[in-house]
Amino acid sequence: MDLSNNTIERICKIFGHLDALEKRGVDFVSSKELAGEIGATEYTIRKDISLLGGPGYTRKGYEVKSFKKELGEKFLLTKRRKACIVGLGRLGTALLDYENFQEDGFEIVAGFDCSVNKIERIRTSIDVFAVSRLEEIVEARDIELGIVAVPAESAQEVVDLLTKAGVKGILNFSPVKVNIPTHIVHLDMDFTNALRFIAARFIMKKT
Amino acid sequence: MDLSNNTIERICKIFGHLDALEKRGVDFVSSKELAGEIGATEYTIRKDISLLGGPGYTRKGYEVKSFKKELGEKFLLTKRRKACIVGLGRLGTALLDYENFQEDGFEIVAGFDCSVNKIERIRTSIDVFAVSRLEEIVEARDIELGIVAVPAESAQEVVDLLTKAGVKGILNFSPVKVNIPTHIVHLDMDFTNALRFIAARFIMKKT
DNA sequence: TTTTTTTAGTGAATTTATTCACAGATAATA
DNA sequence: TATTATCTGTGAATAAATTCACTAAAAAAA
Ligand SMILES: NC(=O)c1ccc[n+]([C@@H]2O[C@H](COP(=O)([O-])OP(=O)(O)OC[C@H]3O[C@@H](n4cnc5c(N)ncnc54)[C@H](O)[C@@H]3O)[C@@H](O)[C@H]2O)c1
Ligand SMILES: NC(=O)c1ccc[n+]([C@@H]2O[C@H](COP(=O)([O-])OP(=O)(O)OC[C@H]3O[C@@H](n4cnc5c(N)ncnc54)[C@H](O)[C@@H]3O)[C@@H](O)[C@H]2O)c1
Repeated sequence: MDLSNNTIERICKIFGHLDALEKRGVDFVSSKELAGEIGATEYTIRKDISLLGGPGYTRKGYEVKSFKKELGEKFLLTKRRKACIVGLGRLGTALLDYENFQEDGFEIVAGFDCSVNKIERIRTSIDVFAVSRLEEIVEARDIELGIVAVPAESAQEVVDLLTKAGVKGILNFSPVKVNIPTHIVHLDMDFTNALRFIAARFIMKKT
Repeated sequence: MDLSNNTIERICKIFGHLDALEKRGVDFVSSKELAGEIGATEYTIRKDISLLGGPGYTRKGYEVKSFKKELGEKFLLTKRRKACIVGLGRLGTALLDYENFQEDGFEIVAGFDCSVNKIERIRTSIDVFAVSRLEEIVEARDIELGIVAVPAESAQEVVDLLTKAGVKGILNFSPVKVNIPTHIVHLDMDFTNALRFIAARFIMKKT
């Protein structure tokens, strides 16, 4: 299948919202409600969903449980995925113990840092290693995702390591553009850019 | 002016890249190079820039220094903006001491938490307060941006407080959809969703 | 000096994304 | 039971975003 990034992003949000609804014991949800929740129109949502063929029911909407299951299967979002965090500084250690990842199907199974001191001092239930063992551990533990939380100047180096180790996706928190081979899916989370975006919209706002 | 979100986002990235180039002492940059750096085509970049009327020079490109200055002025990105962080847990404290914000023109001038214990224990150069003083401090210090790093269940409450206090923008790190009045610019940073997006693209990728 | 190459700027063409409009279905209501 | 209101699904229309194609300018090379 061949969905646009916009559609994939919305689908992910829908999945998250279905999860919340399921936990709240809600049985059905309409495209209108989903739209409000994820910031889109009901038309767009229905188009998105129609691409996946999910069945909706007249005057009821979509059945939360089965729809979530369907999305989970189609996108393999129910498959538990293993991830590692590289760089166990302030941000990295916060991420290491972020329980939501676990709940949402992402298992942080290893942390890496170049500082042996740091590794010894960290108190966490997750295994932490010297970054020199990254390749070995990523392979041994079938890690698919790498989360980069090292300083900007080390980011490329770490990305290269992760690439070599064979991860399939990278989430980059360092505020630099890193070179990542196209066969690896990646996303940058740049907080400064987020603040700039907000500030720029103070002035230039389109609705 | 009335720019699309896509354009604004690219402009912010361009601004960031110009900043990096300036620090590296580079004088000119072409649309092609910018395009490669921020993940767009040279055509799109030129269209974006043409909307702002920035002058480019034949066979040289854009003059880094003056172009950055121009963008900074047009979008008020050079204006230093004051921000506060609400919720000084693992993520909040990491953000509190993130020096890049400072460098990039965002000044974290206050932190808030509901736990008095926590406030007393925190070691940072930034002033921290009980959340009950939020409104007072936001007004007194002219804080324009609120960064939300409290647990999901407190997010709406904190957003309401920030709204009441009169911030102009909110960056939300809690993984829930909060209700924010339309006159406030806001952006959600949902890490789980980011990982889901990456995972979904393992399967459904469009280029 | 002349030619070639590189680059911006921009209207037109194309592609992509969103929204509309309405048929079909069914639950709720009268 | 008949009617009304609500919801999906989808082709058509519209809108938006991107890409193309070409002009003009000027630096570099010949
Ligand atoms: N702190 C924040 O709130 C924050 C916010 C946004 C972005 N970031 C970005 O996230 C990254 C980490 O920020 P931080 O504040 O946690 O930094 P930090 O300095 O606290 O931690 C960085 C860690 O990376 C380790 N490291 C350095 N080079 C390494 C390498 N080659 N291999 C493995 N480990 C290595 C260091 O030993 C250190 O433990 C930075 O790129 C920063 O710009 C941080
Ligand atoms: N830890 C992470 O790496 C991470 C990653 C992504 C998202 N998040 C999100 O960021 C938020 C914070 O995460 P965390 O791990 O730092 O949590 P945390 O529990 O470590 O910290 C939350 C802090 O918020 C404070 N707080 C609670 N209610 C408050 C209120 N009404 N007003 C002011 N302060 C209040 C608490 O006292 C605590 O200090 C959560 O919503 C979490 O889902 C965290």
